[in-house]
Amino acid sequence: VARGGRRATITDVAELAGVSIKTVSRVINGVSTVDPELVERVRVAVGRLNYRPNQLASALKSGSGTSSIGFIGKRLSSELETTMMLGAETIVRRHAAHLVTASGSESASSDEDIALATELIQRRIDGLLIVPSGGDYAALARERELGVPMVFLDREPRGIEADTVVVDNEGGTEQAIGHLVQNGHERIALLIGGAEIDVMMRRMAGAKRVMKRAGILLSQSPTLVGVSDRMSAAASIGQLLDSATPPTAVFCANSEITIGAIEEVYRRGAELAIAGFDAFRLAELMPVPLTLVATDAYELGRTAAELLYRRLEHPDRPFERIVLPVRIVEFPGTMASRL
Amino acid sequence: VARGGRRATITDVAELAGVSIKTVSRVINGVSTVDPELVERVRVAVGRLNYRPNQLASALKSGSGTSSIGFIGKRLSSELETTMMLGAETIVRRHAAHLVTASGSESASSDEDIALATELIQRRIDGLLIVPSGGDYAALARERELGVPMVFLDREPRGIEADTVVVDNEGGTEQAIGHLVQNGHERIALLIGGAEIDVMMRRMAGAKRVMKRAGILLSQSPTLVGVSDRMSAAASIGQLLDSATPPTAVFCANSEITIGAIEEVYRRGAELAIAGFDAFRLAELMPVPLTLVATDAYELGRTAAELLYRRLEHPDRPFERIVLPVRIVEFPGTMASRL
DNA sequence: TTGTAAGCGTTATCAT
DNA sequence: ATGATAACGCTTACAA
Repeated sequence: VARGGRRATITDVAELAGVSIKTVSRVINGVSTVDPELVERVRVAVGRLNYRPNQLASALKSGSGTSSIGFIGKRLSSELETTMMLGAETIVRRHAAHLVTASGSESASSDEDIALATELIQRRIDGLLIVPSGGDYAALARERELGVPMVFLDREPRGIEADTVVVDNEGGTEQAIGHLVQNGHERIALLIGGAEIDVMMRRMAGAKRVMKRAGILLSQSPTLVGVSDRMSAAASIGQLLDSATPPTAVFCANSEITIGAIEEVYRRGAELAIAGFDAFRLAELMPVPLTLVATDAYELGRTAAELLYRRLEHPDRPFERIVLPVRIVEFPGTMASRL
Repeated sequence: VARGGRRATITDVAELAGVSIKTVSRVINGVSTVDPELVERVRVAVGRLNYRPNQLASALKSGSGTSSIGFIGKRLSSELETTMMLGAETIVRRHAAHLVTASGSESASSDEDIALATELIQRRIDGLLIVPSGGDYAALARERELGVPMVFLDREPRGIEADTVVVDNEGGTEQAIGHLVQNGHERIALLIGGAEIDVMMRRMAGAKRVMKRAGILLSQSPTLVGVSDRMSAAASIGQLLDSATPPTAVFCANSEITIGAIEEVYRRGAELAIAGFDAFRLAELMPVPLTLVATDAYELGRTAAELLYRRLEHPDRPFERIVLPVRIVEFPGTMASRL
């Protein structure tokens, strides 16, 4: 069929079909002005040789783009980020393109992201979706000028004005805290993640704003920043509960923290209302009551990809910043309902 | 910097640096036999033009491969599959390559997978990782002969002998069921997913084998095949519990089914021991006791990618079928421990 | 050590 | 409607 395990080229097909390579090219690309008989001969040759057009050569010559979008993410925030990726992929596939992934390490910095972006740019991806880290992204502005559109997801990048899709961090937090306040809580602890992450700071700001407005004494409501994971969250909850005037409620700035809190509260059988940012799978089956800010990560990914394609078509439109709404969900907890 | 928003080419760099394109090429590829001064001139030119070598052209000319691996998956089995993908990505990145994703629809068939494979082959990916569906994959044998190595993950492909990495479906199931038997259960219902999925059949076979061996009457132990999701699993559990001689234990062939079972058992406060294939996040906080067969999806992805690279280096080795071990994990359930 | 010319597999131009 | 030829941006002989 194909000689020497080598892949057939357009020339091989042309020879076998007894036509010129241009005619083969026309058939492949569905140009209608080709004699039906020649079309058939080419079709047969393609089948016999198992010919697969080389998209590298095609993209190189035509400059038509590679039909691929790069996705740069972290890795840690798995559930959320992979969902975003899936959402983006839907749109990308709708445009007959593929997603090329490039996850950095868990502790990714903007430098690492920029290095990944450079790799992807060398592959001539048509655009970039980036979940930014804490650092500076100014370096990417130049790449964008040179024709690589990009959209940032979930977090706001520093050092660059760009298309961005985020969720309503402040609003969601305010609603969640408001809920606690309405239920009469006056000592509300705040468990916040790393200060370098902009959404953490936003959530903290939103929380404090509402608490002040509600006349809650911030001195009575400890704020712990830099809670990194489930275990440290659980430990923090333990400390809070052991303090002289323990809080009656806690707001957890992400789902890892929330889960850590659930563990500790469940373990102790403590009385502590838990509210948290981000819902997660199986939250409805957790033992303790929960008030969660649910974001739609899939929609976030979709929206970002759509925005990217819009940008691809209109390179000169003003930048957009899309804020997706969130909603509050409540779960009674499996233990409460059995009392 | 770059004229007309066009990306600079190697020629632009050569001109600006006052050298030949070959010298630029040498500098870019780190060939050491270049005059340090010229190296510096090239470096400066690269920086000023923001030059990024076109990997398409480079791969086309050198035939060195594209440093990309295609990943073809479903979409539904999100938690597991994305974890496999993450595992594969680790290895792929270690080889300085990227993962190109191509998820089919939830109800993907082998035809759809083959179409996706063709797309990726046209991009000249260096190899393929495939989570196969139920259909026939014979068509891919030809592509493999033409130089596209491939490894199948998690499930066994039909119609093609190939490198495969799976988990110990039979063994895991036997252990889980054995556990139920040891606890005195004699009426054990089996909730199995779609019959077209080979792992489901394997798990069912493993279960029945152990039950027979233990002298359990299969007539007293209903088997439900084709349980598609959480809701239908819950409904099935309901029916079983409402029957004249309800089972005292159930084995769920995947985590979706297990979760459906948990919901229904919890809702009714029923006495029904649950065992299931696949562990899942937060299983330890579920209300009811659980015996789960834990597989390491991340390791599955890693192993498959490693096998793919091994294949890339030794195209003529005999095919391998790697079976990853599983382990049983038990959770008491949050409600039980409070009684 | 450096540069010239050819060619990878396509598509685009322009005759025919 | 079809085909010879150049060109995309790079690497690889082969010279110089």
